[in-house]
Amino acid sequence: MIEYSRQPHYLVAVDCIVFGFDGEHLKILLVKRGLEPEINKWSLMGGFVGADESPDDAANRVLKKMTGLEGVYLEQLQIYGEPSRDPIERTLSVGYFALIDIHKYETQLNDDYEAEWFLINDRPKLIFDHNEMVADARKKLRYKAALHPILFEMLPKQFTIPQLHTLFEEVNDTKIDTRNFSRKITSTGLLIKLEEKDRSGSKKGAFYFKLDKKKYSANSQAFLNLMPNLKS
Amino acid sequence: MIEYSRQPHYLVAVDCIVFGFDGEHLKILLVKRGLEPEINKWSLMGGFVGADESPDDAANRVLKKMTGLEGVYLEQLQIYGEPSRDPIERTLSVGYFALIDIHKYETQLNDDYEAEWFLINDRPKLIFDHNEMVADARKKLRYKAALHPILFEMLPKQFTIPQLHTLFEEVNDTKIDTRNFSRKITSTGLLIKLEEKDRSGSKKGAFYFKLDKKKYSANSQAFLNLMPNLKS
DNA sequence: ATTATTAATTGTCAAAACGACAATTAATAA
DNA sequence: TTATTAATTGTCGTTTTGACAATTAATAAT
Repeated sequence: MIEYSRQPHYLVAVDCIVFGFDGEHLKILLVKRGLEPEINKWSLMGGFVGADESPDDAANRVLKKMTGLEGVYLEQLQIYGEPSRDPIERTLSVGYFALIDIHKYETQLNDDYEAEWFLINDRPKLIFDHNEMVADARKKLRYKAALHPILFEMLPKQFTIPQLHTLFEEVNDTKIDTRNFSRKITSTGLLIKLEEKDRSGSKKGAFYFKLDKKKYSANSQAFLNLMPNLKS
Repeated sequence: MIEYSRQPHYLVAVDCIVFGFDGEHLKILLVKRGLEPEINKWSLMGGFVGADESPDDAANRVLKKMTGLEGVYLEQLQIYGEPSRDPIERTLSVGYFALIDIHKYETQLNDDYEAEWFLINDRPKLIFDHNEMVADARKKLRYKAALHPILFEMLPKQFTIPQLHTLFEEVNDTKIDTRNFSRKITSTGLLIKLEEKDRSGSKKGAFYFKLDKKKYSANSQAFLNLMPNLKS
């Protein structure tokens, strides 16, 4: 029987940075940790990778359990593996960032897991290296969103240009000219204008758009240059 | 004493996809595996993550041992963690891709570890999921190189525009117009033209350039649009 | 009924970047 | 002196960009 002699074994976990958008601000979903150490402190939602699942499987399982959502946009961030990152026992964690439509989130789960949405810029300190993970995830979200149309994942099926505009401004933490933004985003050919208007935000109302799913899947890997000043 | 009760533990390894450029073609460095199973089959260079090191540390250690090089450009690719990816025992592997100047590589190490450079397009089948890793690494290299000036890591300190041009064509597996390429690459402001010429490749000779290290470190995180047709 | 108000939408223009394309130059070989 | 080879430089029409403000559609106020 072949075996790998005397190599150390470690725990492997996943931690998810869950981003959402409430129409005004970028938010992340945090939970109160349910086990020692650091019990009852705020942390990312995570869990150990089980014997019969991949890290991707584990991340999806954790998300399903804590948000009620399946088929969420999920992307591997990186592995966090400093020997001392977990004080109890060496644990490597695979970081994931997830984009979800905050309105699909099942609020009753808030109570089950003591989960809560926080403004990205006004969140509590987190345990271990989770603060670093959030910073990394935010950076990667920005990077990716500048080139690929992924922010739609945080919006309802129908959305308006002003909503999209605000979301881009939030993610990039900067002001974007409405006229130039509108021109760029429509020139991608990814949007389909609908008849209906959203009248909740203003007197005039803003037209709803939806994604052209065909073009979306075809373009999701293409470069799009969705942000100004990328070349500075 | 707090502990995480009865969670499964796994082996954690690193595997490095090492890219090099010989002046004409993109190559990867492979080794003959030294342990069972699949002993003597070609594989990526890798090793287990030791108790006192992070995966990044482990990757650097492996690279140092097998190439003689330190301070190599190294970037985390992703984690490979399918439960069945290693037939002997569950092992998660962190993939890294490395860019090295093939001329700095210490050839005597070829014999020590039965390592060998292969043309990227003419390489042997590898063990486990290493073929998938190479494909992923190549994709990421292409992606990254289109936006960031990282390919310089594979060239000597002094290099010529035609060399750079060939390298870009190899990485992207496409022909690039010399005039447009030259314009773009010089307009980045990252290159400093030297007095000397490389006369090995032609009668006329090609001027050597070197990197402006200040601008390089300032720009290494910026977007640069180094490839044509990014927006198709 | 008219006007004021508010936010969404659309438009202009000059500068820069782009891609397609070919001529010129510097060196050696014939 | 000419031929050859590869490096280098240049043109032009089109598209994209960023900076900027006017118009439109609806409701609220007078």
